[in-house]
Amino acid sequence: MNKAELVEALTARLGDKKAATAALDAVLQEIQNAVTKGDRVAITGFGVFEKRVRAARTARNPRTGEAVKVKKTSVPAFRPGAGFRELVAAGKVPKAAAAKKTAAAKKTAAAAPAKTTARSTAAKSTAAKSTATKATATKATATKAATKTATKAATKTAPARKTAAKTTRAASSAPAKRATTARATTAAAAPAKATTTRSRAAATKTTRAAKKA
Amino acid sequence: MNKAELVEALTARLGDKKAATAALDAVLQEIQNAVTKGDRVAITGFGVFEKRVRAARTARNPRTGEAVKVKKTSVPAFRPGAGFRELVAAGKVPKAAAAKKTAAAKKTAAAAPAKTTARSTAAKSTAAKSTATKATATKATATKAATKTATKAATKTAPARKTAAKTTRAASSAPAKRATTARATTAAAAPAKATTTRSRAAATKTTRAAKKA
DNA sequence: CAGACGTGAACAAAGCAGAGCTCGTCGAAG
DNA sequence: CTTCGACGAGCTCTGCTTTGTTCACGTCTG
Repeated sequence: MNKAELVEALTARLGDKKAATAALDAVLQEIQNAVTKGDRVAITGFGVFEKRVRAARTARNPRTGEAVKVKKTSVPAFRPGAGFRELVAAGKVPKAAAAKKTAAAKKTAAAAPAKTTARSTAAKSTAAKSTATKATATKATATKAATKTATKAATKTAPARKTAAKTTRAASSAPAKRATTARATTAAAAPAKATTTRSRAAATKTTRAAKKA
Repeated sequence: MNKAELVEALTARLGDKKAATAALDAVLQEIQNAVTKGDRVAITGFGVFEKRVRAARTARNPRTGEAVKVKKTSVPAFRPGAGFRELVAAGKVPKAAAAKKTAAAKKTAAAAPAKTTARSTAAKSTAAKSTATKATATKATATKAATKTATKAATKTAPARKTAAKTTRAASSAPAKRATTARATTAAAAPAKATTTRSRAAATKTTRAAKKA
């Protein structure tokens, strides 16, 4: 399906061809602008368009095999939302969807046994405020911000895995639901390994933090 | 920027809020439908939405470390077009773009020295018709379809690299432009290696072919 | 108020980069 | 409306980079 066909399809929904063209164009333009400015365009159920920064690296010319230096750059990226994903995974449109009758049809997937009950436990009880992990409480909603910060800072409560090799890991807690354990909040995990594997986590984190500001 | 904000921005362009909402919704719906059906939605300058088939594989539960089997699935994917990419790389909107004044500003990049002249040469001279590579001349525009088919079938003319290890590669042809060489049209390349590395090329090809049919 | 999204970690797979050459698609003119 | 001109895009190679996956929980969107 090319642009022309898409416009045609839109015309069927909107009624007017010119309007359809304009609409499509407008949408695309807006998304491009936003992403270019570094904004994240999040459309629930569809997906998220975002600017992704790619660090400088040494790629390789597949033809000659020689290494080439690729300097830092930014590229637009799209991450499909849950709805879109499972729609495509299903392979076929639910039933309608082509029609403007809405319906949507909510089928989701498996039912949740009985997890919700034992919601947040360890987190709350353990720490209360602590000194914030570093860049967390930035804009702090003031209200109940404390709670969340606590959760994140609670880290050291349950070591679980983290730096520990594959051995300790399994033992620390049963697969399915590892007891209380609050997942390691990076900050604590960082100091150890680092360079060895491939510091991806660090980079990612930085980006995220920046965006929040 | 969330959906609401996007609609707001669109309203500025289209004038009517309801229309904006409808338009956005229509566009998203259409794209989802098309992709779900397996169609590729190509919008020049913006990008391409497509359904990507992911083969079954063994992933790993990052929490417990245990390996989990992920069965074959399809996910929606988006590949930004050249225009969008360089726009984002530049980091800032060209000048206008927010305005509906169009303008667009065509700057492109380097000027074309003198390529257009020597367009199709090798292709034409080499083969004339041949028996079509298999699924190429399907809908055949009848007119000059022969030319294209020929090119693809011309494969074996210049073996070049292919199965050859990294050694031969470099020698086969000078870095920049490896003589006439028509890139191996897979069909010929397939028989050799296969399983060793990771038959990605094959898979890709298959997909492509299927789509064309 | 229901539910999608963000976050994180480890390992394996998917993707990406550069460059030539052709085709498809867009814009313009007759 | 039809045809031509121009340009964006696909294909393909190898090896390194980036993404996906699980799972739980808070937050915010719709």
